[in-house]
Amino acid sequence: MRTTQYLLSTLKETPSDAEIISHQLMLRAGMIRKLASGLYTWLPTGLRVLRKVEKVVREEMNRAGAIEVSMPVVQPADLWQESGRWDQFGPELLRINDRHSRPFALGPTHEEVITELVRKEVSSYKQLPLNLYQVQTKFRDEVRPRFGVMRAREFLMKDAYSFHLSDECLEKTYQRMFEAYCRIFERLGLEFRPVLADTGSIGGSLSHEFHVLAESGEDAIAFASGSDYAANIEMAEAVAPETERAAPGEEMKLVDTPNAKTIEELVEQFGLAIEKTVKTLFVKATEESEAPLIALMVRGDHELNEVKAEKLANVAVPLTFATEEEIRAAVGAGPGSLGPVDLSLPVVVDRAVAVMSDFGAGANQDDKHYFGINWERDVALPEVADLRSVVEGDPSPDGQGTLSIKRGIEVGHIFQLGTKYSEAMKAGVLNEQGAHQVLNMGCYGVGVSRIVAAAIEQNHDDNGIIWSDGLAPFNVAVLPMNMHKSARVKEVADKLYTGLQDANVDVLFDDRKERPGVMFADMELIGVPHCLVIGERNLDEGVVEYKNRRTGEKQKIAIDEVQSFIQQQLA
RNA sequence: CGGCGAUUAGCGCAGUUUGGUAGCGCACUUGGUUUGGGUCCAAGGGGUCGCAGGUUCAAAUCCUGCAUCGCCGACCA
Repeated sequence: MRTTQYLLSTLKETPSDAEIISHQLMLRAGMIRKLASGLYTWLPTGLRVLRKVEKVVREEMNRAGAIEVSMPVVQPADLWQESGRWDQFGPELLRINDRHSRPFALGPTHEEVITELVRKEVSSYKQLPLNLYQVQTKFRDEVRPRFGVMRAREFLMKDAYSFHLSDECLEKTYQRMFEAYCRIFERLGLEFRPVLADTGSIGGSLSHEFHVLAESGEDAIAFASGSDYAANIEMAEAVAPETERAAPGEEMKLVDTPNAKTIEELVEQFGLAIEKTVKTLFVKATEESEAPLIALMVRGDHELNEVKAEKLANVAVPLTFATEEEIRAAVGAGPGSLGPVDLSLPVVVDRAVAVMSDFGAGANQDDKHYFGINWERDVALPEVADLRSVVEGDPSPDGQGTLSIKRGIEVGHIFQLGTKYSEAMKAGVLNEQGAHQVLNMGCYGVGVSRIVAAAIEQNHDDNGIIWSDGLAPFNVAVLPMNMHKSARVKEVADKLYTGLQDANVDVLFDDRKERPGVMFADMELIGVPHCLVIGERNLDEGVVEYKNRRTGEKQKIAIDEVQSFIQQQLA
């Protein structure tokens, strides 16, 4: 490619609404432009990178035995009604009507469509197992799109779906996809970790996420110090404390606390240790349960884990916090004075709360707290569950050391779905005995466009992006110094350019009449890994200068050897 | 959905307090100059000041409404 025939579109200044480095660099390097909130146009440079990610993903999917298909973005509502997700999915599912007023949705994922396909096309166990994938645009109407293509509304995803007769067969494919995912992220040169994950709105039993480690990541991941255990913080179990509950040491007393609405204020004003306080949160109960609200209690310095809370019996899904009015109606006191004593609503307490003694909590009367509360003596110990998020230093659930917490960007997610969709949508085959059998499913996603941003988060410097050879929009830049004044420079540059092109190297020939500094700056910004500088000053020696983007190392290469040198670098 | 902020040339911004008919830097065009790390000089082109309404002799500026974009929050009682 010649720069003069290309759309480089680099920017000197950073657009003001880009917050994280990958978003800034993608705009500055001329990779993307925003069309509207969460919607991006991919410019030539960005698209080249996106295609390279796709290429690696396709190669590894094919290697793992998956077969490529392509399904529509626009999906009929009745399929979603059949699976039950038309009502479950909420406003993230963008719904549209066609000219006949028939309802459709823009696909946020394709379980329904693939299940519809397979139930029609597959009727015998002999056709199984089957693993189908596509690379397709998805649409999710995010509450708050941000960070450029990292959390966009329209994005590119590789999604695969596998179909099996038995659990063993599903597990085998799951394992194979797990390995394929590791290979993908390794080939892309990303520092990543597979972690145990929640299955969320997709559903199913076992699930792993693949995270690229980065400070800007939106997810928190817990790692064990003594093993390779890693889990999304949504899932990481907070193990029960080993310590027994201490015997009561204080009398329970009612205290006026007019200016202490929060745990922080309580601790500050009354000299209470934060580990001796309990937070009470009210969430809505399911419609079947007798009480309208359920009280959840965690220690003052802990945080409620919403994913864990949502899994409790009788808690309404999705988890909904009670409003102040609802709390007043049910308890008779407002937020800031709530606790377990004299409470007539169902209560679930965290494991850490269950071993507390002599603790403080709201009295369920406005502006009053009880101090010195003890379980059993003052109030019966209610149901105990794992309710809180783990914190740095907690013991690892597998018993191997303690947990540390890092941030990650979710770039892949694999699930063992089981029969959630196949049962709802009646997808089955005849087995060897001639009996009808519901299919076992797995699904496997890779955020293709998000990988582009994640790779930049991990690989950049002050001058711009640093691509690995597998991802770079161009692998080599040919930079002639003042070509318009030197026929010799032009001749050598042309020769190197066509030679590399003929060898199928992605090469960018900067044939603009620009000053050297402009060329260097642009090539470093867009992250071309290998630069060849052709200038008068070196031609007398019959050499050109090579510069490596990542290491910054420069060396002189004889003109005749440039091609083999480059091919060696790219090998 | 709630709070805060922004919206003036392709990009980054000033001008709004105190109303008088729009400016700076980058980018772009032309000419010259320079040439191994974002040259310098000169001359140009480009704006319904987010939209709609109102006040006024006069509105980017004041008032009302709306839209879009962004940040924070939407458990921490």
